Formats: sequence, C-alpha cells, structure tokens
Amino acid sequence: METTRAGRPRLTERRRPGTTAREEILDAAGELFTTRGYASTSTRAIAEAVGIRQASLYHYFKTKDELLSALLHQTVTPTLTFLSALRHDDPSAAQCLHALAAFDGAQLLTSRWNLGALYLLPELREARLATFWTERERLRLAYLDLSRAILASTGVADDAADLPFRLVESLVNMWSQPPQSDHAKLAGHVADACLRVLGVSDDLPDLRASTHHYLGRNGPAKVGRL
Amino acid sequence: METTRAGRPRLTERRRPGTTAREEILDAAGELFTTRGYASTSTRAIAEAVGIRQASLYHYFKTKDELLSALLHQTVTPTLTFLSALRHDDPSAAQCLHALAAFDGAQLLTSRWNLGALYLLPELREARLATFWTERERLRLAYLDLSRAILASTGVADDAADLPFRLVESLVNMWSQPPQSDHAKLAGHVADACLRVLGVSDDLPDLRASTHHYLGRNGPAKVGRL
DNA sequence: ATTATCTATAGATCTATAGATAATGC
DNA sequence: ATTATCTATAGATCTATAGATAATGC
Repeated sequence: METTRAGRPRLTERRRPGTTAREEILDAAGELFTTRGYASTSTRAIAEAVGIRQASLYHYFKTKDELLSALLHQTVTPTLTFLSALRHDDPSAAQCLHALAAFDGAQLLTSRWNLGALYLLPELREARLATFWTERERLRLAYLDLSRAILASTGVADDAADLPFRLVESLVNMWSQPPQSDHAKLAGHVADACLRVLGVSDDLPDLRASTHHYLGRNGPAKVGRL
Repeated sequence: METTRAGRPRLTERRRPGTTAREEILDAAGELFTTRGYASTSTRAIAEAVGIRQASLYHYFKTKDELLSALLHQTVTPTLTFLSALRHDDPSAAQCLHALAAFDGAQLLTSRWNLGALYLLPELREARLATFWTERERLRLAYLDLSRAILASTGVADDAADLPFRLVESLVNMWSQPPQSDHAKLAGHVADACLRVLGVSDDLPDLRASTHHYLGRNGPAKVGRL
C-alpha cells in the first residue's frame, strides 16, 4: 500500500529500503561513504542515490558531518548494548570475550554496508565526531580489560592484549556483499582466534557452547539495520 | 652546504626531508593523505606543506592520483623484495611466514607516515591504481599459501588462513609517531600471533631465532624511506 | 638552452541557504 | 498550518593548464 504523505511529492519513486526519508538517506550515505569514501562522496551523489534533490537532504541533516555521525553511532550501539546485557550473567573473562567477539564480528560482517570500514578513514579522526569516538573507546577498553585478565592466567606476553580487538576489527577487510554463507562461521572462528592469540587453546569447545547460548538469546540477527 | 640550483628560486626555505623536490613533495603528501585522507587533502595543502606554490606540484606529478600511486608503491616494494630474497634460502613455511610477518610488520610500524593506513581508504579501490593492487594481491597470496601449508599440519580450520595477513595489516591501527620503543618487539609478537592463530604453539622460540637471523641480514632498518 | 619555480586563471565542482510550491491535516 | 519537497543560487573551494620569470649550464 503506497499511502501518500504530507509535503510536496518527489519527482522520483522511492528506491531505497527504510520507512522514512531519513532511513533512505542513511542507507544511500552508508553505501556511498563505504564504497567511495566520505570526502569524495558529494551530497549531490547521496541525493541522487535516494532519488531526491540535493537541497532536500538538509531538511533531515544540518550538515554532511551529521549524516556521518548518525551512521557511526549505529555501528557501536548494538554491541555496547549486548555487552552490558551479557555482564548481568557474570560470565568468566574468557566466556565474555568470546561472546563479545562473536557478536561484534557478526555485526560487522552482516551489516548491509561495510560501515566498520569507516572507522579507518583518517578524515574522521578530526574532531566533531568526538561523541562517537568515546563510545568506541569504551568498547576497546572492554576488550582490553578482558584480554588482560585472560593473559594473566596463560602467561603469554602482555603485548598481545590489544590483538583481540584488532582481530575483530580486521573483519571489516573481509566484509563482502552479498553476505557469504560462511560469515556466520567466520565470526565464530575469529572469536576462537582471539582466545588463541592470548594463549588459550584447550577450553575452546566449552567457550563455543557458552557463546552459542548467549548469542541465541539476543543474537545479532536483526541489528545493523537502520 | 646549501648549494644553489638551476631554476627560479623558491619563495620559502626547504623544510621537508629529502634531497629532491620530488621527495619533499612525497613526504608532505604522505603526511597529509594519512592524517586527513586523500580526497580531503587539496593539492594546495600539499604545496603549502612543502613550501611551494600549488601549480609547482604539476612539474613533478601529472595528476593528484599519480602522487598517491607513487606513495603506495613505496609500501609494498620493500616487502616483496625481502620475500623473494628470503625464498632463496628455502625456509620452512613456518619460518618463512614468521620472518615475512616480522619484516612486513616492522615496515608498517616504523615508516615515517602511516602509509599502510591508505590501503583501507575506499576511494582508492576505484581503478587506476590497478598496478598497485596487483602487487599487494601478490603479497596477500604469499601469506595465504604459507598459512595453508601450516594449517595442513596443525589441523586448525582452514578459515584461519587469511588471518595472518589481516593481523599484520591491523598494525596500521597501532602505528604511532614518534615510534614507540616497543614497536620492534610488537612486530615480533605479531609474527608469533600469526603462527598461534594457525595452531602452532611449541616451535616459537626456534622460529624467533630463525627470523632474527633473516632480519639481521637485510632487516627493515632503512627502508620505508623515500 | 634548460630547468624549477612563479603568477594568473578557466572551468568544474561542492556545501549550504533562501524561498517557492504542492501535498496533507485540522 | 504544517510538512516535505522543489528550484535557484551564492560563495568557496579545487584541479589542472598557460605562460612568465629567474636561476644555472654550456
């Protein structure tokens, strides 16, 4: 049912997923920022990908930056929410890290656009995205604390503590569209790899089972959308 | 000794490392592309960072793309050279991967600018840098072949085969200037981690010794320059 | 003569704003 | 009246080219 709405009609039909214009715009921006970069994507190109005029974007977003900011927040929020739910169950450090990595990895791999790749764009280190960066830093520190706790028991050198976060992060370089059938598996393997890197080798089957339990409950099935 | 040269004199003194103008320009471009991104760095900004006029860049590079391309080649060439030298010694797969990762990692971490971070810029997937991408793909395949050979003997799942390359790559996110004292160590630890991820855990001390031997010979001491 | 720089500028963008217009909602 | 779109455009870029100029080299 195409029910007509308030406001002047568009010249073009809707062609993007999303129930509101805001969602359509974010979808188009997600595609273009991830495939062509932020600075080299013009607001005109985004508007064309949505099927509206360039100026109409500014009805929903004050600046181009604000568009980027909205997209970035989408990428961290679900994982932080999952982590805080997870903590209510008092998992061991190894269980927690394994589940976190599996969730976060699946999140990155199955999102409609490779939004995680945006983290690596140098242009966005520069300020005004501060609120996003502090959220992301919270996530990194969570990985780091868990990793250190595990290292303390395996005796592997402390320098490895940052590697689990980086391993998961590196999934942005393995993202592909359409999602490969083995993406679900891949996230699991990376979770395993996170623990192996810290020197854990024996308890992996148990950890997999525990992660399966946590993900089944509120898995990354439908997140990563708009 | 500032010996004067042919050509109209500059308005500003030289302020960049490098003996030729071309090197000065590449240094400035390296800094700006890595800290602000490719598209959002204007040719004017590069020229200002060198201390020349914007138009003067075009005496050395036909287009802005060509500047980027020159920088990218600098990053792969030394590692491919090292790898082919390494192969003359018929190392085992594990020795070869360990040494390769250690060299490549040190290379990434100690370069004057974080040029490896450029790999991740989406804007440069798009064509015309094809010659760089095929070189880089050669490197990735070398990692992949070595990893597969090792996996065959440890029995870890084949999905792990891409992880060593990605682990090393993730060092671009740990780069910092000025180089931390532990960067030399860090590259070594990542080389270890590459093998752990593939299921190797016992032979690490031997591998470290063998890598130390190979790196001592033609280590990454002075490469990564212009 | 050759080289490395400079000045000046054309033409093509690009972001954001102002204000008109065509729907619905009350 | 409110909303979502549209048209038009100002002002600020940005890349690349044309051609002048000020050195050295022969």
